[in-house]
Amino acid sequence: MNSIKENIAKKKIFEFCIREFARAGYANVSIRNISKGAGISIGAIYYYFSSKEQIGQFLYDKTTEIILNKIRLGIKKAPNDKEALRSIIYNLFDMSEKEPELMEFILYVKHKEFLPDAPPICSSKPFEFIKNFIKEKIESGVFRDMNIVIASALIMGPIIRIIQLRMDNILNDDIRLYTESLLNGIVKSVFKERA
Amino acid sequence: MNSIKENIAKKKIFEFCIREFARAGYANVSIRNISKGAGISIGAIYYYFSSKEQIGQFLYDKTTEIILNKIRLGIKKAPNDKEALRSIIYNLFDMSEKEPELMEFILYVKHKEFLPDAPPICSSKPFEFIKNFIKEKIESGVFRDMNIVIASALIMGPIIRIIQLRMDNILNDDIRLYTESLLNGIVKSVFKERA
DNA sequence: TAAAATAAAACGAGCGTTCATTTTAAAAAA
DNA sequence: TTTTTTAAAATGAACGCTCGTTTTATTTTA
Repeated sequence: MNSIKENIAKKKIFEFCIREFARAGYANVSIRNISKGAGISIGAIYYYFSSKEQIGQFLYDKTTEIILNKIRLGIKKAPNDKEALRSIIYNLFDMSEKEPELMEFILYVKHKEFLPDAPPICSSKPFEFIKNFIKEKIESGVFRDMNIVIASALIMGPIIRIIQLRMDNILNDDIRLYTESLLNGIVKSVFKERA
Repeated sequence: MNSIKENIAKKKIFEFCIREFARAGYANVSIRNISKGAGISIGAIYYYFSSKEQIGQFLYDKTTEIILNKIRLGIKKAPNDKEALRSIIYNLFDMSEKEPELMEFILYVKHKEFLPDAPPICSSKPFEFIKNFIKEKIESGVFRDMNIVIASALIMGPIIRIIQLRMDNILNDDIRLYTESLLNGIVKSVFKERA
């Protein structure tokens, strides 16, 4: 239903806001900043969005959808459990390298600031999807029998940590190179030990 | 050198700001909010602090110092390596339960917002201290030979993840109860395997 | 020509900070 | 002891500015 112009305008706003919200925080990016940075007039912004909050909502919906799709596809294609785990790690690292603003937006921005009723990010669709994957692996005996929250923390904790270190410029290498060794550590911590 | 009154005022401001900065974010807490919430007049606030930023600096210094001291003491007292690791986990969980605002302030608040030159939180004193502990354990052969960043992520990632899940009210139990099972998982991922 | 899109100006509220002033409490002078 | 003086502490109205949003007017598009 959206016109071409509308899509272009929204895309410009998306790209600018993802970057700036991640960098400076939602509260420190004004409508005037957005107007200037995205090259869309204030009037046009309010023509497409009813409020600043709604821009945040729009960004949140788009980013979680993009991430969910990538994770889902990776797991679906994986030939076995270890490869599924590898695909989760690799895809998250890959997105962090290719679209760092997007990952930063998801992991760093306080969504509660503009989405009072949004679930915490760890309960957003992509993270819930991964949680279900983990739950299934525990129930089917692939992972050791443990509290699902513990398993989830042992798997997602290190992945997110690496991404954050990368975003804080503590790590200067391409983190996709760490996939294998991180996978090794995680496998040891959650997979059933070999007989 | 500080007078008693000054210490009382600063303590009130500390307690209110830790809570509110963690809850609403630095930018969304105004000096008027602080004045009202802490029961200190605007003038008095500026009598003790030269700017709002300086309040942030004050909170940052205090909180990192408190955490560092607790972590350092825990490791010092531990009789062996596994117990040292347990003390790190337990102390962080313990602080999360006893002083959640403090942990939330350290883990959630975007310090760059008011401390443009502060290192990212993972490079703050307490985290650097833990990193050195890990480095030493790799060099002395207690942990498997691996990149220190990977080891650090495998250890701190799950701990921080659990704390965040607790703060987001995903976990309703006292997370100190998870110390043992999380320690088990982490030990498997970083300690040298038994011969 | 009607509808969609843009631009700029205007609005009131709230921001961080300043400052002239008052209150408080202790030291000095009587 | 009582009075005067002094400096620290505390006050809140006011300043200049930016905020999110609305209104108004004009241009572009279909």
